[in-house]
Amino acid sequence: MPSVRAIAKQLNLSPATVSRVLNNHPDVDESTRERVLVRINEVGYVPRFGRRLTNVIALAYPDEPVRNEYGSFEPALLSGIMRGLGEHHFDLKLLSIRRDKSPDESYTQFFMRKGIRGVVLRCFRHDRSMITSIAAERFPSIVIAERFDEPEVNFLRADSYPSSRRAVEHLIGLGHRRIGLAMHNVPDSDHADRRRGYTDALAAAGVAIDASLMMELPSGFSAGEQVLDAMLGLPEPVTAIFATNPMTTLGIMRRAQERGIMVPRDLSLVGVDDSDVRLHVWPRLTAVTQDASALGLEAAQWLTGMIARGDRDAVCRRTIATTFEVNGTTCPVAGRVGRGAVVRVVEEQEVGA
Amino acid sequence: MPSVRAIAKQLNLSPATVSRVLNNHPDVDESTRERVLVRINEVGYVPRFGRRLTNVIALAYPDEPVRNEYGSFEPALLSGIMRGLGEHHFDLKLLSIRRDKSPDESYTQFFMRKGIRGVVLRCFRHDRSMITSIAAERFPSIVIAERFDEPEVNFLRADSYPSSRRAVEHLIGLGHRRIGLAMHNVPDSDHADRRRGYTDALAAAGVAIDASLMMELPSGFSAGEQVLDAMLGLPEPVTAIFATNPMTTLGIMRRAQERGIMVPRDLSLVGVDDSDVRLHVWPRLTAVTQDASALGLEAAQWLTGMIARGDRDAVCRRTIATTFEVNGTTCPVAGRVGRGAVVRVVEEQEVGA
DNA sequence: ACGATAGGATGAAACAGTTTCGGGTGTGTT
DNA sequence: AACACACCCGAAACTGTTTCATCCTATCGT
Repeated sequence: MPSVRAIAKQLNLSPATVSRVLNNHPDVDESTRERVLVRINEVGYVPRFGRRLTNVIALAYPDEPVRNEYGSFEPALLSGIMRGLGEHHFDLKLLSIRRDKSPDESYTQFFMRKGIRGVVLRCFRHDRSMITSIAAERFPSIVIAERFDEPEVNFLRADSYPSSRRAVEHLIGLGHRRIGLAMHNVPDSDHADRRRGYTDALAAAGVAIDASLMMELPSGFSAGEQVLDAMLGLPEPVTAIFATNPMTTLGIMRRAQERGIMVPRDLSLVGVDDSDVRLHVWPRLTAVTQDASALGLEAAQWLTGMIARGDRDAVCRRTIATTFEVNGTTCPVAGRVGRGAVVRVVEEQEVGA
Repeated sequence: MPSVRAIAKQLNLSPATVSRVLNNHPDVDESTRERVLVRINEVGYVPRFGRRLTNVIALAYPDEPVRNEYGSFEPALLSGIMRGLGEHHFDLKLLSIRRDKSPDESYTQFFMRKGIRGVVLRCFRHDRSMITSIAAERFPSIVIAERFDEPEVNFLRADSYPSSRRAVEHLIGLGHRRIGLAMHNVPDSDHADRRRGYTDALAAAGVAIDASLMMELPSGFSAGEQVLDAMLGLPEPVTAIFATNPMTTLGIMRRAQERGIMVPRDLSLVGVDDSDVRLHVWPRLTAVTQDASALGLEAAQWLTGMIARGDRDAVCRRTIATTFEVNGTTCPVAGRVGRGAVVRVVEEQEVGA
């Protein structure tokens, strides 16, 4: 219902001025701009194309889109989102917020200027202020893979705490006591959960937590290589590592092979996988897995559904489960047992735990 | 200049009817539809948003977008495209043609309905009819990673013939004579080039070409595993493999490790890499590399530039070079030389070749 | 201090595309 | 023959954007 002309009339302005505000044209008075923006939010204006509403949502990245360091998470997510658009016939735009948004416009302005009705946000903890601002403006949005305490923020994430805890319990059950933790140094809630899974499992088993076994590094491949060297270079080296980041996990495996360290005989390794990379290495990786594609699918379905229903007050604070999958990179400490046997031991230990 | 109203006037129709054609509404006569479409193409109509032109291009996939099987090619490509949009301030939409396009509308109609000015096509040889149709309609488009003989088709690709030939010459120089070829069974020109590089290198060295050493399989990880088993199961097994597909290459490596076949001691392997996965395995992969990100960047720059200049007759038939990079997965046949020495041998052989 | 000039803010109008409503026209059915 | 229905299309209404002109204010020069 609310159109540019209707809003203009309500505020005793011309449609031209309202349009100028929407497109962030420079020559409009600051107080007028403010009045228009407030009004636009009150009446829930949505961008139109001619006489029909635009059916476009965006996948927005705070900085550079589709970064490689996140491994296969991004393509899997994207693929899921595309599948989730079909039902309500939406299209998808890709946006980089910091690159394209003018600093003096609001997020709502920016998104409307791009003609989108809602946005899937691919953000981390350090983009917190951006997220809360967008949510406060009440622009339809959902955050992927991050949890927020603010009730206005919609999110969809995978809870990796239970699987992470099971992963470390699995290692403990195999006799490991010196277990390293390799973390991403970006403090998102996913990694915090994995850390908690690690510390809780150790505490529950009565294993002392040694801060020198917990390393935080930037995400990326070389971080994994550094982790391995550091943890095996300790006075009392680790016998197992839990790596909470896919690329780091691969770095550890590569470096281990390079140094002739046999996984799992000399070192047990539990990683994290966003798609099916864990099956593409040898030995196949024992890993906490999250289905990035499912996250994208659900996020897109929820967002487009909420927009199509016109339900501006819909809330999504959903957490989907991760799984813990035992493959070939873990075995009893100092053990030389074949792989089949190892898995069987694992099962028993888990039932007992 | 040409607007819906202008076109309507020229054809003695109302703007409503022209709009209906553009949006593929059912209730318009077939002959009228045809007349409008012809006219639209003649005058070079472009979609507008209000009074300004839309600045959106699309990355279009014939089928499902961002498929995982292509490994890191898609995310790298996407990242490059996003960087290439900046100069002319375009946005990017993602489209799946077969999913969203109605069979009874033309490609131009479909793209205009989506509000895009141009399209980057991610296609293979078997999408040939689609490509040539789009080009024949003269909708601004560029095909990524595929070559076409039709002069209307714009493409940007990496020429992997020279690097592939060098790769096989490299293997021959190391003394290999039984060299397997693992190909993707989708007949795109890239793979044809790699095949030609293989056969030409063998022919030039006087090595007989053995059809039983050339396998074609669907792309994907398990194909690599099958290739390895098949080629080592031959009465006279291969001593080296050239794999023309990234995922297949990884499958071969994984299976080799699983079977305890030491690469490169027992088997030399040359692969193909779209990004930097070759450096994330051990041994680091000797590979033909193409920079998917650079392809995306250039394609986006060319397409947006051509649209911004209004140059509908621009032609892009550009081929960028690939490189051949010697890493750790190749060594002299039945040799046990260290890696440094191997590389030196390679250099000599190549100069001599 | 006065006039001139520049620039900011805004509206009217023109223009862009889409949809709704209703009127022809033809065909089929009773 | 009369009614009903489907198809096709135009007028009008409505959407957002831009251009041009206007009004007002501030600043500058003399």
